[in-house]
Amino acid sequence: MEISTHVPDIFFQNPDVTEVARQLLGKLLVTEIEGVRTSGIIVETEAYCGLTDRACHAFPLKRTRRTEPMFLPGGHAYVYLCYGLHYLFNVVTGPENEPDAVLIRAVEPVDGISAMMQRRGLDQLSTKISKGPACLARALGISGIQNAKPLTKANGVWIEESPMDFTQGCPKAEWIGSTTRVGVDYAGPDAQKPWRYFIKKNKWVSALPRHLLSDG
DNA sequence: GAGTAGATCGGCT
DNA sequence: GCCGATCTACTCG
Repeated sequence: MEISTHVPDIFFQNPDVTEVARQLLGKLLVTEIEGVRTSGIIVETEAYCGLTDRACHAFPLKRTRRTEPMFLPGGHAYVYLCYGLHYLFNVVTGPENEPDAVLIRAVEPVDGISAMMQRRGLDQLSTKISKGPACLARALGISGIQNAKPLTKANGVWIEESPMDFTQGCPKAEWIGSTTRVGVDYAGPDAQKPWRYFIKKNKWVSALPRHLLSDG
């Protein structure tokens, strides 16, 4: 069953990172760690482009030990430690040597919810389980181990086609909202790029500006 | 409910 | 040395 739904590398190697960020909405992010499958529907993403975008760690085509995974071909993982304690999970996109990535910011839990709650220290299910990039990484058991690895079942992290009823494999354009990214003020004018995408009216989406909450 | 401080460490200047 | 693509606990109301 997983075989036919596994998203192919060609999808991730699209040179337009914002398109991949939109098309990832609705797809399933899956991990299998120590035999336990956990997964969630991607409901919020952010695009980062290493060529044109100051908010990207790899701008401008900056190769360091940390950014090196982003130069891999699309379909690899880029996981890094933030504030010394949070792991953030990104999907590398674009062809090799084009350092683009999509940060996964929130998922709607699907499989292995009890394991995810345990990892998050929750005794009852709430959106806290996977709202926010550090939260979902912890819930899914993602850490530095998966950094720079291809997104395959063998590596314990991969992405499956949408389990939702989307005709194009991703939500219709009118279901997708966009706004500015979180925590990128240092990027000057690029901080204004509306490169955060989310599924409207989905309660698992993290910190939205107030004016977008009530609107459909 | 809203605002603020503290945690904690690798990467970079 | 400084600061970050963050989260939580704690305060005050």
